[in-house]
Amino acid sequence: MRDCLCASVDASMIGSIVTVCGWVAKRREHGEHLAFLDVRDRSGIIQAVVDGSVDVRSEYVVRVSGTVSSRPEGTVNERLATGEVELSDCTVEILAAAEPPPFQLDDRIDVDEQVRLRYRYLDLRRDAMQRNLRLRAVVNATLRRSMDAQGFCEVETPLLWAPPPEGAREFVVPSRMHPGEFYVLPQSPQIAKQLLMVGGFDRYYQIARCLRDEDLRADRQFEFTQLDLEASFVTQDDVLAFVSEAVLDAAEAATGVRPGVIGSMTWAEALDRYGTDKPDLRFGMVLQDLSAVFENTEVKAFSAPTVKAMLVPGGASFSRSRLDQLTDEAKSLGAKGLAWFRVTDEGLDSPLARFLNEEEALAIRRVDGAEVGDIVFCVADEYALACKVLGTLRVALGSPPVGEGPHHYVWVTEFPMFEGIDEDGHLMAAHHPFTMPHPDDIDLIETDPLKVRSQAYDLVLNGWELGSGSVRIHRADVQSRIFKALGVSDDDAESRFGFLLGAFKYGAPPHAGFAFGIDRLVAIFAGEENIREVIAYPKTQSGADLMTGAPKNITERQMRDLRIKIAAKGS
RNA sequence: GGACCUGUGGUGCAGCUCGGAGUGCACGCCGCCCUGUCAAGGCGGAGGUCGCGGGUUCAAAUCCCGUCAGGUCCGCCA
Repeated sequence: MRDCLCASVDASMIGSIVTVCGWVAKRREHGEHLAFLDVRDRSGIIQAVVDGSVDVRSEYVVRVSGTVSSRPEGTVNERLATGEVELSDCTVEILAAAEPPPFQLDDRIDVDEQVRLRYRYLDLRRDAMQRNLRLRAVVNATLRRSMDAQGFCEVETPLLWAPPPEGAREFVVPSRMHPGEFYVLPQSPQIAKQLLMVGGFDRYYQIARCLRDEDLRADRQFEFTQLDLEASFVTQDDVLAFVSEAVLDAAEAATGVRPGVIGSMTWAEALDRYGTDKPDLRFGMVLQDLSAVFENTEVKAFSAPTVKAMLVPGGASFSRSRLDQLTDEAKSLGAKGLAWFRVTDEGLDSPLARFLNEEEALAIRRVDGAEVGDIVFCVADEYALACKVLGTLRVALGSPPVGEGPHHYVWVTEFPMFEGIDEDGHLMAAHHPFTMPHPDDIDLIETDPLKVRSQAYDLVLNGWELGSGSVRIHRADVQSRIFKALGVSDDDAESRFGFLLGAFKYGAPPHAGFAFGIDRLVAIFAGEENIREVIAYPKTQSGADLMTGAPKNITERQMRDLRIKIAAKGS
């Protein structure tokens, strides 16, 4: 039907007659003797010249044949990739007429997302969406190639899975053949892939759709896609190497530049220096610890176990209302307040300045190489809270837009095994209950569980958590000690994880794995703040699909078949 | 469940503080003119439940209350 893509027409083809197909991007008519058509396909735009008028409008689908010609002198368009040539003396066949689109498909204005999503099929014609989805395809293909090259075997796992006894919120699918019983759509192939290890697939991967019925965010959709992998007879370092290789391959394919080796830091270090477990390393403003200076302070506001400080370059120009606003934000995060010190020619400018003794003032004056014009923020509180509050402010004040700056990957390792206590007074697993404790800490499980580090790790890129993984427990004795710490009885364990534990009785190899979000990775490659921009048909924040109208009612007949009734509201 | 922002011809905006005729701008659309444009140009034209409902007022796009939709975030979520 066509000879080539629009943007592939070039000077080497001058003189030949070619046919292209595409949409009319623009028509410029000059009376009844001359008209220009910009014909657009997935590759780009070529100008077609028609001797006479043509009865086509924007977005008509056309098949255009013409002679490739160099443009007359003075009419070359520098801004167009094909701007030196054109198709002349064209005949135009209309393949499909089109009504004017509800919004303009050029990128001159940002159209409201509601409108874009309602007409997503038109939005997808836009250059930006074409680029994003094609970038995603390149990333997918590269990841597959990389995993294959590393000896991994792609295995697909079910979408219809068994409901876990007390799982997090899952999408539920009613069974017609077993009325009253349900499947769930898996949050991840976690159990399935561990069973593949028992099954002897010692290097598994999959580009897997995961489903979570939780509230949506800029970086979260109900459905998202992960590169999921698991391997047997490997250490944590092996897994980090597999994933690093795949991610660096993808980065190279997407950006043209292969990033350097991905560094790592421990979870404790991330919290101490960046106040978060997903540090954005594109900028400084590293948290400083002034606890020692204020250990015996007279200043009431600083009488706390920990005093953390952070320097904001140029921050002395913050207005009082801006500082009040930041103080409110700190308080909403649980801090008692936010101390600030403007560094000026005359010394520290702050409501608290006159309470500081000489040593304390000097310490603040010298935080992180402070210079005149900077500001120092301090939070005095429990250690974890002080870190978290300043870490949040650090991102709010310093973080560049997602698409800016270098891509800074970092592994965060040695996550704590347990975090906090649930309503029943039991410890909660930080990652999941099959995570292997750090070998040096195994004997702390019973004596000091909150100090136990795990062999769980995250991959972080520019402050976004890309994914996480762990070395799994494959030994029954370690597993039962963890269950005990979590308050999971033998019976509980049997009913909740029975078939997994059962499988492990038949020879479970030591194994470890990882999964990371492809949507987030591609969004960052594409410089997009929102993963909707790299998903063909995303949902809105309220979980609606504006194009199809989902979710919707089903018919009475379907309800009857499934033996489902809708309870009255409030019942 | 909560906080904040947004909603005005097909699209993007201004108008809203301080109430006074659906007022304005750009793009698109329709018609006519135009033989080298490329954000084509010129002339003319059509197109509105100011998200929806209620209230205040002589009078509401504008003020108040509620509600719906979209967004960002908290809670939730690895």
